[in-house]
Amino acid sequence: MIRLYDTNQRRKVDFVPLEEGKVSMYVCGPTVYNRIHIGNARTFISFDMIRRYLQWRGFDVTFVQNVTDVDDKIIARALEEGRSAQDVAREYTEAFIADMRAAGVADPTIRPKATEEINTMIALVQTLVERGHAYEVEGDVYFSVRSDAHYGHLSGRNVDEMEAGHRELRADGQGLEDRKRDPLDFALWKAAKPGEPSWASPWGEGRPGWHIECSAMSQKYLGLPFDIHGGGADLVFPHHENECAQSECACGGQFARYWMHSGMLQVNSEKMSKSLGNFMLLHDVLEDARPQALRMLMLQTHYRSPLDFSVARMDEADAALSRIETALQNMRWLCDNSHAGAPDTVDDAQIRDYQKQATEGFRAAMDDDFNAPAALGCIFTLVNQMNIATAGASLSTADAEQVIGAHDCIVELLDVLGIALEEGSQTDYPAETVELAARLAGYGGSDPMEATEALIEARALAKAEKDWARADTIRDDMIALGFLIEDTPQGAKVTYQG
RNA sequence: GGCGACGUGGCCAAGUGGUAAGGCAGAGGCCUGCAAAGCCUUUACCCCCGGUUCGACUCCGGGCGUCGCCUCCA
Repeated sequence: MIRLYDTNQRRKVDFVPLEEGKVSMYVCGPTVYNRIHIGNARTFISFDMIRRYLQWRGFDVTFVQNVTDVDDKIIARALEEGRSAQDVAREYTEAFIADMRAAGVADPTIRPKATEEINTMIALVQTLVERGHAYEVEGDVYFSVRSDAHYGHLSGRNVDEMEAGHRELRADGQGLEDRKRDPLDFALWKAAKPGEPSWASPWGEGRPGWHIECSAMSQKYLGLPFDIHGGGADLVFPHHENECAQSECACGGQFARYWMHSGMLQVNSEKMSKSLGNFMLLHDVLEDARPQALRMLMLQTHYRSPLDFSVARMDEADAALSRIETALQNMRWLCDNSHAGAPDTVDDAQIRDYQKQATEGFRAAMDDDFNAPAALGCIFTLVNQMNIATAGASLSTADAEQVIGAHDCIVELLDVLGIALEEGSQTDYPAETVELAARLAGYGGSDPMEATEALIEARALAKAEKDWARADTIRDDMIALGFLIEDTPQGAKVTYQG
């Protein structure tokens, strides 16, 4: 049984999908007025991890994530840059998709764009007007917060106290739109201003409010109710509260069955956000760091906790990842060099047991509200156990089968978390190897694979003759080409990393 | 001011009413021609003060501190 923390109920609850074996989830996407920053990325990576885990547990997951491509900020940016809002939106929508893929986030099942769902939104607003939950004023349509008895439940707010807060604002002269009947009301539809993108509606030319977009798109593609609604914790209020109010008032039933929210990413213990100006773009971060390391960093902290980002921590995460990769390489090398006659040096039953413990621990951790840090702990424990079990071992064919099983187990579990490791290739040696072998080992052929063998042999010979200088020269030159060389009691272990 | 979250070893971070996973970094050791990798050892009065309990880091109350939301925000 999977348990998850439901924001609405404010506690961990058993997760029981509406339809057995299937999960429908919706995660609010970005407003595309800039490239996304790593704070945005954290949320998307968190829900990608959750989605992958649900799939691994056998659920058929329908994952919908919108793109908000019509919004005040997009219009503002377009004005600033003297181009159309559509142009700005198009550019950053493409950038968003590219950034997500670069970060190893799987494409959603459906990625609707707000501008392509206007009719659905208009219909939803109309329903709200008909049901007495919304009203029109001079081309604007507002949601009547007071008409929803449940308003405030999701975010734990009391409508009367909120009202008091707003009155203070008014006293400070910060201005409330007088057209609203109640200061708490929010826009469902905004009348067009000159030069802004707009669509025809029963209330005249205009564009949708932010909150109605998600209500419309989630309902259209998932139906109501659907299982999980996710997003960053900063969306709980007002965005999700409003979405929930609109959708439930319009349909008279339940909207999302579970609400999940990811913790904020911080820099120097402060929230990273576009408005604070302390953000780092995902695109830029991935210039200097590999996506797997970023993922490792993100998953080392529980998805609901705040996470302080720094370059130093990226490096630490990369080092942690390398520990796993090295172990996997070692296992592969041992297996590649296994042979039927080798003495039995590893305890097969024990390795099976390690693997079983890791898998079960991983599952238990992830079942408990997607505790990726604990799940990673299980993987590291298996890595350590395998390092010990295979230290100095030479494997028989039967041993190799067990070791490769553990190897594949680690790769699989990491993949569930969205950390895809590239297998180091033993065959795609660079062409320069031939040149190097000709120079250092007298190799006369043109096959990089043979050249590599020649180099390894030449170095082994040099070592046997205790010609350390020559051995080191060969080693260093090979390392310069991208080889990883490790001397073991069984001989030199060479892997190519590119 | 209102609501909420958090405070665990040098750094990061899980976790449990019965004395605490894992990662990174440091120190020492083993292995090694060197190097790399690995292994072993090593550092926790679990923010402070009360209370409940046979027993709390884990539950309750208070304090201090940090952070988030209350306005656009993943």
